[in-house]
Amino acid sequence: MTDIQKRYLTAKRALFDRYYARLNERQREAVYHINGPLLILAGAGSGKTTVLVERIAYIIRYGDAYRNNAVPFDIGERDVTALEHAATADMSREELGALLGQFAVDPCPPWRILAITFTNKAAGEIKARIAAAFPQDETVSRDIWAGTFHSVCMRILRRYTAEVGLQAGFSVYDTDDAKKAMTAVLKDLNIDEKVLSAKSALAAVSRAKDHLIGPEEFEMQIENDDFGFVDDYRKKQIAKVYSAYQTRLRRSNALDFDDIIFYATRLLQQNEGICALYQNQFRYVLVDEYQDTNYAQFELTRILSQMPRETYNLMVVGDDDQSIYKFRGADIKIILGFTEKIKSTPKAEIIRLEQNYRSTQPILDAANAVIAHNETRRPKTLWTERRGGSRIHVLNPKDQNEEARAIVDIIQQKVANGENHYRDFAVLFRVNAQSNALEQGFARSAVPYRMLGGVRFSDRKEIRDLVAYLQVINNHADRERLLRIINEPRRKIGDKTLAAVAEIAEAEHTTLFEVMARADRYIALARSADTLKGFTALIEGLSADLPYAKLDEFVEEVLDRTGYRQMIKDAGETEAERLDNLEEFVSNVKEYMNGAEAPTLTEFLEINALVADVDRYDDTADAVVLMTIHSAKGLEFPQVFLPGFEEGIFPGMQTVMAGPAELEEERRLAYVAITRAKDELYIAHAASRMLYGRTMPNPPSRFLDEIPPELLQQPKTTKYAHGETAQAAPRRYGKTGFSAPGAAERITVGRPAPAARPTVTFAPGDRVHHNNFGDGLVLSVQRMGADYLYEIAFDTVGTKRMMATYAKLTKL
DNA sequence: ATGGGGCTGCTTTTT
DNA sequence: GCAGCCCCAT
Repeated sequence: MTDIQKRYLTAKRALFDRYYARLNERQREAVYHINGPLLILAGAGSGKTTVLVERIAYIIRYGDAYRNNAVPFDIGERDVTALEHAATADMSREELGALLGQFAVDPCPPWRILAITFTNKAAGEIKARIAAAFPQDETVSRDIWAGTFHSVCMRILRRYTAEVGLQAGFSVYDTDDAKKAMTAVLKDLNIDEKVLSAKSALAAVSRAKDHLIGPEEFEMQIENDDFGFVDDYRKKQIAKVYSAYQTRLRRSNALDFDDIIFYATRLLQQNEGICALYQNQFRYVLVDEYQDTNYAQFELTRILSQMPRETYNLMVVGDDDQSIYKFRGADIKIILGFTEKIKSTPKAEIIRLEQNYRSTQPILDAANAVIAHNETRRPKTLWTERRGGSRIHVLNPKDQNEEARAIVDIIQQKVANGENHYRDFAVLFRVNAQSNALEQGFARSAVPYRMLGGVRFSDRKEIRDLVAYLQVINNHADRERLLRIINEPRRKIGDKTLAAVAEIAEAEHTTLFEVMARADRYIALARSADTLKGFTALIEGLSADLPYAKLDEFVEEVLDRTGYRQMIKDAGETEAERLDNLEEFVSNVKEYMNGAEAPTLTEFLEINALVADVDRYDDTADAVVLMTIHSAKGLEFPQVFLPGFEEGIFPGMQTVMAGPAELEEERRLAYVAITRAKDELYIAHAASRMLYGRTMPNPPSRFLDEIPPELLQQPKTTKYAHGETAQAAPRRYGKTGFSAPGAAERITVGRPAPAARPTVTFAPGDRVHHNNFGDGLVLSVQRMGADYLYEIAFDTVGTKRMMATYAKLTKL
């Protein structure tokens, strides 16, 4: 290579580095590395999504520009000098980006890029950020294949429905439908639920599908104990159940969630022609949250990303330390074994993103220290350029109620002092059962809060019923949904009749609906033939009208003609909310119609099945948020509380019993919890706690012990002897149940406690002065225990609420 | 068919 | 502690 050529390449790379100056070196490396398999180990808060999006944009704009060593044959001294000058020239980012266009090598059209995520939210975010990166061309984000594993597989299955043995308009069963089907299967096979529960049978079936093992293979592989089945008899039972369950679903022209991945992957494995079609289409495959994948998903992405000559353009990004979904099938070995499992030329490479853009160093040190106790991981150490940051506050309340009070108090003080907004705070707990005490604590205070993870809209009975009607109209074979609505409202079709129908359907290998439609031909159904035929005629009538109606009007029609709306109206005033929910559903239908090119019932139902609730976390509302640690994954908050850091809760009793691998998963959960915090972290462990109706004296969590003491701001307390707490300051409780400053004092030991200044009481209408906020008008005064809460409208900074003890106020 | 009483069991969640 | 489920009585 000549000198000029070398200078050309150096100048080109310098220009790219300048264009991507906002990224750190590791991140840039990840963007430039586009050919061959790549594993990006992205620590918490390391800018993972940014890299994913920038890399996609880079592939579309520049192809393999950076790493390619090609030099134009006619390059001259003058060209190189011009490039070298450009690296320091005054240029906007857009100008620079356009200049880089000349280096493009095989830029890739968007429709040849596949980006897979786990949630619709994540897929939506990628699309939105791609759209923002190409403001002049909205086709880019439209054409990219960005979706969840399930939506991508559905796209394949929709196209090759017959090839996997389904008919158009097939149903997708959610967990609830699947459980109903499984319960029925167990009953059919005369298996006692106590011997084999529907829950564990479903879990076993789900694990089998995760490993791409169908019912036939399952039966054959029965000796291979890979799933931890205790005994052979149980395995044989499960084999029978699996097969019967699968048959039941097929006859319903239905799939469960696992089937979506299973059937799509199988199709690609077994049908070379179809497989080649997709392989030729996709030049680059990207997978997010790779630590949450299972074997089937690994295989799916491996196949789709395979290029000619044993090359894989597959980038996966994830963090083995944040693998917390083993219980739903995720297998940490997939990310840990990625480089060995993908045999490719060039070989798989690993890039680590360890610079954290979220937390203070003490928080990262604590997280690093805890996770370092795990054996099964790829070592990483998070660091930040952020300087300073306070130590981790440890709270040691007496019980779960005092824990809630302490948290509420701290939040109130910080907001009153103007240090934070309510929305800055998150309370993250291990188990939902903890939420009761916490919620009560918040409900009794003036602190606005939101609980995440209640009953979801789509889980409401009336919504499920309406969807079931629509499903049966769309797919008459759907047995689970048919059974759900056949007697809702009451149609006098009882269990005995249905059992007779089911028996005939079984004998004739047909569907319940078919048998019911021809009920008059069967002696066994003679008495109820009219009712049964009345029902099928109702459904068929609606189906016939479907092509001629607008979808939203059709749904209204369904509500009226089935008598469902009337049934709820008859139920009276108390059911008004359910009517509202049905209307809400209709407006969801309208919303879908607005966004769809050619709206159909089938497509609507499919989206409805695959999309849970629309963005349940709204971070604009100014309220403290309460949720499980699991649901907080991927989120961040300036102030984080972690209540229940106790043995028996976190790690939970069952986890400790289950073994070392489970304990490591629990530790990863602790790591996720700690790394949610940006500025301050509060860890609480109550001396005793009532959970599930039992009061337990819990020692502090081993995870707390794993944090070096110098990172902690401990309350003045010694070791616990069976839950006996050495309390520091005496507590006083106000009438409203607040522990005014008492609880907070314990967490500020080590720092001088806020001086108890004489409280001057002000009345609404008084003009006051505050050191930070200037002058203002007192709007209201509210007694809070031994203290007062002022609401003050400041002339310059707006209205603030503050506790009298902490507000440095003087009367004007 | 419906509702009340007693019993169990019970991390974590998205698709 | 409580929700959800089964069973039995009406």
